[in-house]
Amino acid sequence: MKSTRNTTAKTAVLEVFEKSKTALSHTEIQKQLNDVCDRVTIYRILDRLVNDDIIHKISNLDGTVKYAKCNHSHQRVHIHNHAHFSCENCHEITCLETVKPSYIMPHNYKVNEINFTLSGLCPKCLNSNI
Amino acid sequence: MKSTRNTTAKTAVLEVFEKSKTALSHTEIQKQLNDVCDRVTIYRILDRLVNDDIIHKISNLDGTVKYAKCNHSHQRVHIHNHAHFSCENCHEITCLETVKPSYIMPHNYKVNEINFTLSGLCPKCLNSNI
DNA sequence: AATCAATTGCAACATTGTTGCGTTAAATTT
DNA sequence: AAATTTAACGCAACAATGTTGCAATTGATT
Repeated sequence: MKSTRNTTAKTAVLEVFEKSKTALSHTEIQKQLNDVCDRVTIYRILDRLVNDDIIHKISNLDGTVKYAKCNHSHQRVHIHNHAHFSCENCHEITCLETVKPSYIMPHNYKVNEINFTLSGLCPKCLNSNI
Repeated sequence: MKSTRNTTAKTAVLEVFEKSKTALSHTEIQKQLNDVCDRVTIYRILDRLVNDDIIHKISNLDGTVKYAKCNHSHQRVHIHNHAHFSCENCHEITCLETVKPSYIMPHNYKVNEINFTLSGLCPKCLNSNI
C-alpha cells in the first residue's frame, strides 16, 4: 500500500467536506476552493480520497455524481453502506446514516457494495409548503 | 396528457430493449441501432419513454447512466422500485425484480422514489473463476 | 540538504448531454 | 384520400463533465 501525501490542495478539499453537511459535486467543490488548485487536481484528489476510504462517491438518480465524508468519529473505518437522501426540490444529498436496508439476494451473486438512494422531499423543503 | 407518437426510431429503440436482458446506456443503444436515427433523437426517445413509464433510468455507482425495460407482463404499470445489480467485472446491469429492500425512515422525509443498486460479481462472472 | 516519487498544472482531448430551429412525418380531421 | 396539425426529427453548435500525457513541483524520507 502506497502512501498518499498531505498536500495543501488535499487539505483544502477535506476542509470543504468538513464544513459541508451535504454531499458535494466536483463543481461545487471547485467553486468553494476558488482556484486553490486546478480542476483536474480536484478530480485526482477525489479519486484518491475515495480509494483511501476517506470519502465516498454517490451517484444520484439523475446521473449526477457527488461525494461525501460521513462523520463516523467513533469508528475506525469509513463505512458507506448506508442510505442517502436526494431532495427533488433543493437537490441536496444527505447521508441517512441510521437507515440501513435489509434485503434478500438470489443465490450466486457476490455483493461487495450497496447504493441505496431515496429521493423525494427533505424535511427543510417539506416544511416550506411545496 | 399529450400523446406520444410511434415513430420508426422509437420502435427501433424499443426492439433493442426487448432483445436485451440487461440495462443499456445511451451509447450501447446507439451502437445497436447503427444509424437508424441521430444521437440526439435517442436521448429524446429515452426521455419520452421514461416519462411514459415504459423504461426506467438507473444510475450506476460509477456514475454511468443506463436504461432498462423490465418485464412486468402481468402488471399494468411499470414499477421500478426494485433493486439492480451492477457487475464489477462485466459491467452489466440487471434488474433484480424479486429484491425489494425494507427500511425505516426518519420522520419528516417524503420518499417518492428509491434507487437500490448492489454491485459485486454476477453469477456469470462468479462462476468463471475471477 | 539531497533524494525520490507522489502530486500538480497545463493543454489537449473524449464523452455525455443539451438547445435552437427549420424540416419531416405520424395521427387526426375534413 | 387529401389536408391539417404538431410531435418528432436531423443538424449544428454548444455546455458540462471526465480523462490523459508530460514536464515541473513539492511532500516525505534518508
